[in-house]
Order: sequence, then C-alpha cells, then structure tokens
Amino acid sequence: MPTEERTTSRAATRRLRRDAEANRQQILEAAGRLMAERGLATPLEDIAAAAGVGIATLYRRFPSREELVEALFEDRLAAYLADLETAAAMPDGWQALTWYLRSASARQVADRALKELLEHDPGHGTVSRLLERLWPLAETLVERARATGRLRRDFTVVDLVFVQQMLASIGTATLPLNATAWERYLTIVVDGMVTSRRDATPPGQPALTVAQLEALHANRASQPGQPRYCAR
Amino acid sequence: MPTEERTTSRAATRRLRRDAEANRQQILEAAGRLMAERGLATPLEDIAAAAGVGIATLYRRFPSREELVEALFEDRLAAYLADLETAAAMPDGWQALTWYLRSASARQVADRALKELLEHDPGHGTVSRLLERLWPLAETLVERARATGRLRRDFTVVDLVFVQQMLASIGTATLPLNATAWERYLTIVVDGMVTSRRDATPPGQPALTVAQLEALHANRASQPGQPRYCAR
DNA sequence: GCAGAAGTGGAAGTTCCTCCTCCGTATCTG
DNA sequence: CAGATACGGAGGAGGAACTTCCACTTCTGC
Repeated sequence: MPTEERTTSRAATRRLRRDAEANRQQILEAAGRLMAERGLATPLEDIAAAAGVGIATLYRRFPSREELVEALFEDRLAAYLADLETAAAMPDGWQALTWYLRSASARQVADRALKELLEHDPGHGTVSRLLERLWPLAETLVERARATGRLRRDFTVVDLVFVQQMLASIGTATLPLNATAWERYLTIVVDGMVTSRRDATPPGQPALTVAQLEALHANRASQPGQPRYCAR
Repeated sequence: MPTEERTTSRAATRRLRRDAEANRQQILEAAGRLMAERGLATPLEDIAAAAGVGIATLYRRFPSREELVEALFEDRLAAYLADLETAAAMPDGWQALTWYLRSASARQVADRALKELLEHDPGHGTVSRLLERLWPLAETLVERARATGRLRRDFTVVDLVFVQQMLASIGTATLPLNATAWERYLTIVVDGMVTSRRDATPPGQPALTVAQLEALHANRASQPGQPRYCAR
C-alpha cells in the first residue's frame, strides 16, 4: 500500500478537488474566527458547523486538532514575529520596545487562541520552531531600550514577556466591554518601566530566568484543564 | 411533615452529632485547601475524598456547591475586607493604597478560589453582600492617595480593581515557579501609578465606570465555561 | 446498655460533553 | 459518463462530574 504523501497542505500532496479545497478554506476561516474568540479548545463540531461542513469533512482534512492549529497559526505567528522585526528596525530603542509591547498585547487581546499558544508553548512542532526565533529578537529589543537609558536597568526579557502577558490578561478580561480599554493599563505599565526617579521602588524580587520561564511553560502544558491542542 | 429548619450552619438548627460536626469541619478544611489551589470548580468528589468522608456526607452537609462556598468564604472575605479597613486606617494615603494593592493581590495569588469569587461576583448571596461593603472603602482609599498628590490624577477605583486583577493574574501564572515573583511586577505597576513627571504618558483610554465593571462581572457570570459555584 | 435517631459510604444511575468512525449518497473531473 | 473523490450526520465510545439511594454503622439520652 503506497501511503506516500502525508503533509496536510503542502504542494507535494496531490491537489484537492475544487470543492474540497473550498471547504478546506471555509474550515480554516471558521476555525480562525471561533478560536480567536473562544480559544484553542473550541469544539471541532462547532467549527465544522460554522464552516458549513459536516464534522467528517473537518476530520478528513485535519485528522487532529494539532494539524488544524498548525495550519491556522503558521501565518499568524509569522505576523507576530514580523511585528518584532518591525520594532527591531525602529531607530529609537525605547519607542521600539513600547511599540512592540502594544502590538503584541493587542494581537493577543484580539485572538485568544494566539494568547493561549504563546502561554502554553508545547515545545515541538512548527509553532514552537517559530517561537524560537522570538528570543534573540526580544533580547535585542530590551538591550536597545536599556541602552537609551530610559528603561529600568533591572528590566529583562523575561520581564517583557510577563508584562506583556499581564496586559493581554487584562485586555481579555475587559474585552467584552471595550476592545481598547486595556491600553489604559499599558500606559501605567510603560510608565512604570521607566528608569528610576526619586520615587522609584527597588524591585523586591530578583528577575526570573529564561530557563524558569520555559519550565513554567512546560509545566503548564502538562497540567490538566489547560487548553490542549496536541497530543501528550 | 415538619421540615422546619433549613439553614446550613446557623444556631437555630439543632446541633449536629459530634462525629457529624467533626466531619463538617474536615470537609470545610479540605474544600478550603483544594479550592485555594484548584479554584471554585474543584470536583466535589475530590473534596470529599480529601476530607476522608464519603460523597454523600458532603452532600448531606452542603446540598449545593454554593452553600459550601458561602460557608467557606464568609470569613475569608471578611479577612479581605479587614485588610481594606487596615489600609484605610493608615496615616499616609499613598502607603495605604500600595499596601492594600499588595495585600489584596497576595491573598488572591494564595487562593485561586478567592480570586475567582472576586472576579465573578454572582450578584447575590452572602458573598455579594460582603462585597458591597468594599466599594466605599476602596473609593476612599483612592481619594486619599490622590490627595497626597502622588497618585496620578486620572486614576480611579475601577483602575485599582483592574490593576489588582492584573497583578493577581501574573501572580497566579508565576506561582508554580516562585510564590512571590509577582511582586516584581507590583513594583513596576506601582511606579507607573505615580503622578506624571517628564515622561508620563497620557492615558489613551478613558476610565471605565463602576457600572461598566459590574456589567462585566454579570456578563462573565453568565458565560459558559466560567467557574460556576451557584445556580443560574 | 439499649433503642432509636442521626449519620455514613460508595455503588450505580444520570446528564452532559466532545471525540471520532462508518457508510450510503452526492459531486467532481477527465 | 465512469470512477475517483468527497460529503454528511447518525451514533458509539469514553470521560467527567453530579446526585440519589439504601443497607449498614455510630452516637446520644434515658
């Protein structure tokens, strides 16, 4: 039995019938929309219904939730990374950092699935591979901002990640009320990130390390009750 | 059939047999412990098991999750409010505000169920009645802090609630790593709350109103998937 | 100590979800 | 138009968690 090709959407596979390809797009569109609102764990049956296809069709095209998520987020994550590169190209290091903070948070507020993906990096797959490119860029961003003398000297990349997560959380929480209410807290947080002045409080806690952050992700991914989009 | 008394634990009801009362305490203790860690939705069977009693015993004592939660949180919420009163009694308005922010966040980081309760106020029951006493106190706290000239003039009670929620969220997220890691972000946020200086960013967004915050809670309480501890 | 009231455990039934497969039917494409 | 390809949706599997029931045990007051 020649089960040769396997990739879900790559050119190598024989082309889909025209109606099948249209359905595939419908499914991706519906999945993107529903997951942005309800997260990675959105029932597959709901996605199929929203796409106007039967559940079997969804399964035929995407045998597992993981394949659906990967197909869906390859370009969304790329857009997320592109923001980081845009920021890296900005002349003012401080402006670059705050611009990234805003855009990253905004993206996560607008897309709950993206937020979950970034918070529960499963450690393998296309998604994770994209994420690996994030670290050096973010590190540079923080260093440049520090070099301007405006960023608190004790601020690290890991702080950037958590501050960003804080904003995304409050953004998600206030979303039903007003899609941009969270920017009020962006203002406060950004001001708090500025180099100390007479009032500055010394941090009571040491910075966390990247390794600790990764341990946290790994730990989260293995918790029950967390949004699960892939095996294990 | 004389089904006269009904309240769960009040003095009016006939006293429980000694072993039954001991079991009741075991249940409360176990529920408090497990819910602090896993939230309001912790399976009742797990609580019964942790208490070393059968599931029927739990049901006999607390016919609904709501009654269990109310019995459990009456004093915890009182402690939470007591903090607010302690803060209100502090001479320095700024210190009062920041002390409250720290203690409130710390309590929520230490008790996930408390956090959920405060975020999804169901709008009725003993718990809600306690919460009503919170508003005027918090309002005073903010006003006094503003009067010191140190708090940004545009900062409102609702901001206090959300800032606090932000900190609790990041605290919960980093908890598995380090129970006090969140205090690092408390530092940043508190600095960001200080009255503008040369760098201060004007808030891009208008303050939310208390009514909007309440609408948000009501809306959340009716969402599927949210921790539900009472009917409706 | 004993009778009866009070309390107990946990098996079993129920409800609710979501996943995933199967197969008779429909639709494309060359 | 024939055969390959794709479709839909019913329905079984499986897992949580809730809730009830009842035969059995443990207290308490006399």
